Amino acid sequence: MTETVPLKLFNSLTRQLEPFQPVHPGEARVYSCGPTVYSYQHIGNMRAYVFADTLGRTLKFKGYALRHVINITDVGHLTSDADAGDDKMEKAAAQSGKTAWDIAAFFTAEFKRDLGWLKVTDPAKWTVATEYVPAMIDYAKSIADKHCYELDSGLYFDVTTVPDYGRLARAATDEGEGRIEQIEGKRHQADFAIWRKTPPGESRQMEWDSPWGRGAPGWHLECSVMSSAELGMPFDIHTGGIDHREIHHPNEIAQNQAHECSAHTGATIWMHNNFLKIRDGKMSKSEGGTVRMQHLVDAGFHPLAYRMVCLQAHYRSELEFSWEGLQAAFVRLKRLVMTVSGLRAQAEPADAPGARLAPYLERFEAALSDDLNTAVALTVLEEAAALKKTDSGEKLAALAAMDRALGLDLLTLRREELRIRPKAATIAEAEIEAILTQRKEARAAKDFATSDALRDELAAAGVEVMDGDPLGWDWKLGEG
RNA sequence: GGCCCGAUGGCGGAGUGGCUACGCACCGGACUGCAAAUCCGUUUACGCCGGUUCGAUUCCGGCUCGGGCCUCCA
Repeated sequence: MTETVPLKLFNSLTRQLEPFQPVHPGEARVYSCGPTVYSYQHIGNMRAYVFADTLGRTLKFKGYALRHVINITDVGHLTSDADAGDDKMEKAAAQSGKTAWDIAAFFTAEFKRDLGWLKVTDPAKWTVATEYVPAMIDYAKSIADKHCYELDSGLYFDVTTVPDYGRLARAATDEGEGRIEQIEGKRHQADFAIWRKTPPGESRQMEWDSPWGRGAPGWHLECSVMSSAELGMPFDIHTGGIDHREIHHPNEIAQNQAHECSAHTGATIWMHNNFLKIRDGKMSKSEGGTVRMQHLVDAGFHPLAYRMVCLQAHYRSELEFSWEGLQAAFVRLKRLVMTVSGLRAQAEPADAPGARLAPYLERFEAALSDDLNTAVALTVLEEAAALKKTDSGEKLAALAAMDRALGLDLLTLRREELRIRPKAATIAEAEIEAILTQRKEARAAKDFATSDALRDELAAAGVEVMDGDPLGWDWKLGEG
């Protein structure tokens, strides 16, 4: 083993790059804030999980044993009949007599399907919030006396009882006008709910008895409880969207400090991915401004093209989504898959990459070790793939090692799997093949007028004929 | 109103105090009956105004524009 560069990660706590130093030697324990499953996740949400997965894969690439936990927030604020939201699925579910539990199960399944499409590795543990409510109540009991106070609406956390509140957010904890309506009796504006009592006369579909009355846990509580239960305190890395840096995570930190009676924030490194911006007009029309993985697939794009979109950018940069950009990433993925397929036709992956590829692996690792610079890592992978006069087996071994970190599935993905039937397609595959057979005959007879007419016919049906491609034809891509 | 962040070629997006990634598109070439696909090659940039410096896209200040958070949004 050669000496390798240490992994450096950007810690939101210090706003600096820091070397990764695990709490438990050789092991990396990571907690990722998961979705609230009351609606579909859009592609922006999915960026967070591609990021968390890339982090996990990088840790494994660096030789750490990974223990990753992602939570599913299946308890929230859904009251019995109000607050149905404007999500069609939710309405439909409500109309068909489904419960909040059914809705949560439905959207959890949808979410996990999208993760599978994106080759996001299953975490060691999915923590489901409702399964931890008793633990949350115990947790709340343990901090109630010293850190909390009770109001009519619930149990609140006093943020002045822990050191350095809001350090992560770099924001003033108090002062300011604030547009938010104050909750009657709160001691400080930043104080937050640990337990929310069900208002008198109302009932929730999801509610539990507690020392502070019947109700539901505060959102921030669950992540502290589940992370400490599954990973122990302190653990290594906590990930989430950048929006969580301001409120959710500072509150989580406050709870951790209260519970552990320590100034430690609970996780050594807090990492936040930036947002995906969607401003394309056409796109915004669908589903009230959100685009989901399903929409990409419906338009004929392979889900991994979206992973490619994410990987091309740094996780801390805002990323602009457009169909044109998705198309570009898809073409890039396709060419890479074809290159690898060519290599696989020639050789089996070697046991080791060999000396010729070593510098590329080094550069690849250096890029990832530099706060997950996947954009550069990707170009190194492509350079290695394009190397001339190199043993195919060794090259495959190198590409396999790199792809284990990037997760593009390059060694198993086949060209034909990238041909996704668009939802709007009107012609059947068998019909296409039949026309192509006719065209082949016409070409053999040098009847190019007929052959071109058949090609035009297919083009009109959204099918592109490609004589030089092993597949022979592909769908023309549309926009969502 | 408060706090935070960003501005790179046609699009997306890395990165750096001087040697200007990468992908897609474009253009040229190979291949093809012609295309397409594929392969090879090439062109185009660092928001505006000052400052520091031998030299700034990169550092500092101001401006303009854009974005985020302050409500259980990744």
